[in-house]
Amino acid sequence: MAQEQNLTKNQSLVFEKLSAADGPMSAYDLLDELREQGLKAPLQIYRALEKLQEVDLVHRLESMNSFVACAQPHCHAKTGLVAFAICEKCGTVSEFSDDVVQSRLADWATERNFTPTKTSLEIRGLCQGCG
Amino acid sequence: MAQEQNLTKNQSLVFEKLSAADGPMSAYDLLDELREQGLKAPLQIYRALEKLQEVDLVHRLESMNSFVACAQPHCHAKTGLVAFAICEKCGTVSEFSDDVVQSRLADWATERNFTPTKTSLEIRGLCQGCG
DNA sequence: ATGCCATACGTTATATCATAACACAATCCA
DNA sequence: TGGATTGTGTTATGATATAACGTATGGCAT
Ligand SMILES: [Zn+2]
Ligand SMILES: [Zn+2]
Ligand SMILES: [Zn+2]
Ligand SMILES: [Zn+2]
Repeated sequence: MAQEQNLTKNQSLVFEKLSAADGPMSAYDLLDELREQGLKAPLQIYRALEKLQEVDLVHRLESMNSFVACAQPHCHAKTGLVAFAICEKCGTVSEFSDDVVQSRLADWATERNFTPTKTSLEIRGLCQGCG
Repeated sequence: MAQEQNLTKNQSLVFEKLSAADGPMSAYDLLDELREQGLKAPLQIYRALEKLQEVDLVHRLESMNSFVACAQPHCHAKTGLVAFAICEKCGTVSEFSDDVVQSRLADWATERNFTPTKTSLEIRGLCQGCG
């Protein structure tokens, strides 16, 4: 919980809005909802998101240009790899990790002298309720 | 090779340009290079790319909004899951697949009644030469 | 052959996502 | 106390992607 304490005003606004949301939001979604709190420009959102991603409170969903609050804060030191299942009908996002997948990918990288910095793993499909 | 035969003119132009490239290209990169062949609008590129992705001749790299020709055409019926390692310095993209990762993700989905339609797995980092 | 359907094409306009560049303020700490 | 770092506010611009419209083509059933 330490990290939340250190957030600046804009970072807190963005993080709280994203945490309260029931699904992913785009940067412009966030901007629209934070105008009444005084935010006016996309950069204010993007800069906050950038910082929030650095401290693993927020993840970017590459396949849909949007962002979610982390579902398991403070566990990323252990997990390293984070995966998402994204329902294309209802928008629900499930965050999970898998040690076997992670070590398998680590092996692939090691064998080829590839130095990973960030991995994104996103499964699009239909969730239980929508399938 | 059957698939290449069936391509329309625009689809062939895009596919050949992408195959000849030594790395990923954005839709607008492609448009710039295909103007002399008569292409004029982004939609012409995007529509060709859409079709090429459907037949697995081209992959979209979600984490960088760009596209690559498939490195192992006609194997995707077997592999299903395709992964990419992307060098952030030199831009080299390595396409690979891994049965263990694939089955592990399939298990995750099965257990949760999640029906996958498309999975993207992209490892950013530094390749052997750039590390 | 005619009518119908599915697919591709061409074009203009617009929507959506993201960053450059600059000036200023707050904070940390040598 | 002064330099470095980080965050902020603002304007402008760049980059990526799709909507909406009309047309053309080819397959194929009547
Ligand atoms: Zn997380
Ligand atoms: Zn759903
Ligand atoms: Zn491929
Ligand atoms: Zn490299």
